[in-house]
Amino acid sequence: MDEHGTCGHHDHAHGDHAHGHGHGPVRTADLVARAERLAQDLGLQFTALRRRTLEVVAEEGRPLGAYDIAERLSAPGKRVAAVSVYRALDFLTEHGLVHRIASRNAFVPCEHGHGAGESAVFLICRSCGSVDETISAEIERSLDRTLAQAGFKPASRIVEIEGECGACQGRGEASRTEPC
Amino acid sequence: MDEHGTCGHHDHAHGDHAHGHGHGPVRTADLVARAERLAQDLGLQFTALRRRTLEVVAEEGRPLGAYDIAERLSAPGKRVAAVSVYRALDFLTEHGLVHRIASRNAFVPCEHGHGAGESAVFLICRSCGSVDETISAEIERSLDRTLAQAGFKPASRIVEIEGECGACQGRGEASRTEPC
DNA sequence: GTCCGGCCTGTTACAGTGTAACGACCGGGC
DNA sequence: GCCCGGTCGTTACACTGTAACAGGCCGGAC
Ligand SMILES: [Zn+2]
Ligand SMILES: [Zn+2]
Ligand SMILES: [Zn+2]
Ligand SMILES: [Zn+2]
Repeated sequence: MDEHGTCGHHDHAHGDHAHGHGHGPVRTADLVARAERLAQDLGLQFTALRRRTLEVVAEEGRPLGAYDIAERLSAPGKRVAAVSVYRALDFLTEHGLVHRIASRNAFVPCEHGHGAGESAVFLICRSCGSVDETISAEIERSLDRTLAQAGFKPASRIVEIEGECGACQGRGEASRTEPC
Repeated sequence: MDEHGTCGHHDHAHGDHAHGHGHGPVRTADLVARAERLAQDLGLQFTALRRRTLEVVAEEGRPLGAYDIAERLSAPGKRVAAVSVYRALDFLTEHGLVHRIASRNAFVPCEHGHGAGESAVFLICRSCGSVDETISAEIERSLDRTLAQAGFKPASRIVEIEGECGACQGRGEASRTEPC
């Protein structure tokens, strides 16, 4: 829980330090700002626990389990129970700040701020464990067509592709476990 | 496990009795035959446990959890442990006889016998719990394009849509819990 | 001020999901 | 006979998720 201490945490708001593992187009500060705006607009409470949970998920370069998050949030003498993390994650996922990766039982920060209707495609690398979130209007359209044809009224969509990311393909197949 | 007896089970092999709620084109006998052929061709063992597991999954009209399957396979004095079911399910999923529904931690019989490359789209009804498996070349294509563009080499795909099936839309929204 | 009600969090307990490890059994190949 | 691979039974355990209850906090009603 302190092995990420080398990069400085979150007190000074500089722009684009790549955070080492390089996955990080997710700017933690941006995500937090988005959450604060959202809470402001909708009259919701962006509490300290929710904020810290969002930060932990955003800092990590790979999907994190709820218990992992709880561990990172805990300090000697002040442990955070997983159930609290689940509640915070409920809030964050409901408002599109983090996404749940169903095939991994884990959570990633949202990289897009897509509208409610837009659903994401998650590219999960088996080698490095990184998850990339992309949006494709084309996939959306073909899905809609197929669903309409089947007379099915969609409420939520899950599209998760497992495979090998571009970086890992270049780099000796399934050699490394680190995301780049 | 006998409350579905009204539809006649699987002894006469006629083609398209729609099974009422329409989810049930999975003919258990067909699936078992397919498994036996597959085992024959590849030199695999389609054991009694694997067969019974496949049958249980195929008979049910909705996704079944591994522990549910274990329960159905158990008899007084002869209980089947969940871990055994998991191993059987590993075999069955590896060879495309059943599919895992990641968002439900549950398993459904394959309704198609699609080739290895083809991935399925699962339509999961929130009202009745039924799962319909469809294949769309169009979705496949748009996915392939998006993946190629991202430089991502896919290995397996998960597409699960939650919503309301056609039958349940006609029938008073989220009223019934039974698939027809 | 006090009371009340909503919301969030801490805590405990528990159910559900999945895997590791070991041993036994059974099938062929030698 | 022996060995070897695959399957299965059994135990134990880790991980994931939720229910239920209690306490704190805060803003509004009175
Ligand atoms: Zn997103
Ligand atoms: Zn990778
Ligand atoms: Zn299938
Ligand atoms: Zn339905």
